[in-house]
Amino acid sequence: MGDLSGDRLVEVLATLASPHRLRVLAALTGGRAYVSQLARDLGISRALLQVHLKKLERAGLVTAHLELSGDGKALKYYEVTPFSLHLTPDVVAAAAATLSTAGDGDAPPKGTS
Amino acid sequence: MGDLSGDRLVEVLATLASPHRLRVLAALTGGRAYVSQLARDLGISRALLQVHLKKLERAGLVTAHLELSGDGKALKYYEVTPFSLHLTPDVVAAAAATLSTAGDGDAPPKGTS
DNA sequence: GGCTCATGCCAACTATTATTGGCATGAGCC
DNA sequence: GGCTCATGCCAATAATAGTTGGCATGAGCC
Repeated sequence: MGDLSGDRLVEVLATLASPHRLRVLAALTGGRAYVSQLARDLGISRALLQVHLKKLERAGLVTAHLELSGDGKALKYYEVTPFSLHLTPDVVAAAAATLSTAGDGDAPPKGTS
Repeated sequence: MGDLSGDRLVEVLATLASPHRLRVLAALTGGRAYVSQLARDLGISRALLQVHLKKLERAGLVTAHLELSGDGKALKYYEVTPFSLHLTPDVVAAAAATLSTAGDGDAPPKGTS
């Protein structure tokens, strides 16, 4: 995960740039947990937590999997995906070169499609 | 710049999480430039560029200084501030622990005020 | 003086994101 | 059956961030 495409970098950074998500990540770093549990733990609503978890998941920073508790309840456990991102001006410059976002008139040919 | 406070981390990440700013940073990594020049270079309006430059500057990712051109014009040159940020779950967790953002009921005592 | 180029800034609008509350479902437990 | 607990999702409303256009200033150049 040394360097990713500009678009992906933006996604990951945008995902990490949030106090709530940072806390969620921190909580999960201390051990996995299921949604309701985590919500109580962090003192936020489940609806809110779920949105943030989804964003974290989409960015690939956490993963989820269902698990049945002893009494048959379906619990959705989340855990952190190990990652290592080294940001430096050069890395950023390299990533920027692969940005696909419109805005400056040059839309790089996308090899993946 | 190994690890910064949660608040600062969020600020830096939020600042980097933008295609425009990534491009600005990339452009500056290739060499310093003054505002109007850079705007033409990137194909965006000065007003827009200035907003982004300000944000980058506030986050400490770039620095600016006035300089007089040969014909007396005051040009504001910007250049990238070298930085190195290594992001990992642990770093994030540590940063999250220092977050001051309200939201979960605990507002850490702020020494500065 | 009138033209160009550079900076700075604001007011207004649009687009995105964040957050809340409520509602529906499925499954044990009393 | 009625209660609790867990998930999932949506519609509506804040709250922010992004963008545009225009206007004002100061300084060379013709």
